[in-house]
Amino acid sequence: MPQPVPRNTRQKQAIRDAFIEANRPLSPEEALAAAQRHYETLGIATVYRNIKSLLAEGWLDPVSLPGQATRYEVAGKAHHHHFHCRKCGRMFELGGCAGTVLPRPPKGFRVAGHELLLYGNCARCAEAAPAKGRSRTSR
Amino acid sequence: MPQPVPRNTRQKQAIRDAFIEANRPLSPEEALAAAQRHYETLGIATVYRNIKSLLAEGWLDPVSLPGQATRYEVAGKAHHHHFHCRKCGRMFELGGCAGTVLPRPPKGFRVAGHELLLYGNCARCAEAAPAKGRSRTSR
DNA sequence: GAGGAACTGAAATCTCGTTATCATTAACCG
DNA sequence: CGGTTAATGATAACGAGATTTCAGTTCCTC
Repeated sequence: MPQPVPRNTRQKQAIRDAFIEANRPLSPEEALAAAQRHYETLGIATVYRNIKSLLAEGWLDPVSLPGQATRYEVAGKAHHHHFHCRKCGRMFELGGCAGTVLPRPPKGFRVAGHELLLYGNCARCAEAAPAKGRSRTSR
Repeated sequence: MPQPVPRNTRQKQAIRDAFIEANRPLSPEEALAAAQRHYETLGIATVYRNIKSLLAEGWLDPVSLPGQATRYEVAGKAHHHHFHCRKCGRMFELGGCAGTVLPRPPKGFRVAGHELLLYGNCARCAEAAPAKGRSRTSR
């Protein structure tokens, strides 16, 4: 059975563009919203299908964070970490991993890698919220 | 409407004991298995209910890690991080956060905290697996 | 002990992210 | 262009974790 011949659809291109322009990890829902600015009638099923194939072809990498839907970002970037805004929920990319000294694990443990997540408020949300406390501003 | 008067049931005590003895974050399923060694007929619903109330009374803290069900650990410990074994799936506690230098976020971002997760193989699993490569030993 | 409310256990139900279905549309080859 | 067939979009279905339901049990006070 021959492999299906892949096609270049406007939808897939819109999804690629969404990720490129965002320059940060997007959830499927975020990707839908962003890609719909390129192709209005795009459906969520198509986003999931294309994310899947873009993962398979190594164009996207998964970025998972606790308690949230998995996000995806354009693959091939250098090792880096992320920032999660607890207000708007968006995830941002942080430059490098420079100088991160890791705690040492118990004896016999083999460390294969690590993930670091900073959280707080992004610039936009930090500005909106006065500062201090737990930011009870609007809720 | 008066608050319900809480009771000390064998089940709740079994669940507390499970967390104390484990000394590492447990998922509800893990907590069930561990607590059933104290009280055999314990059901999963009871575990969820008691985890919820132990969280409410501040006896447990949630520990979430990407792509996994939320775990819980006894509250009140000093700031620390965790190690996730990719083989047996268990989560371990790492001592301190000493010397962890964080990447600096973009301008205007307000950092409220961070989470660091090391992953690889725990001592038991590392021993079982020869070493090297992606440990394709038994699967 | 006895009464009554809180708690439990098993199963049904809910949630929500993701996948499958299927009729319709549109890429791409000639 | 025209045919074929992969891809799409709306929606139903799924799955795993978490919660609710409810009859039966057990903790606790008097």
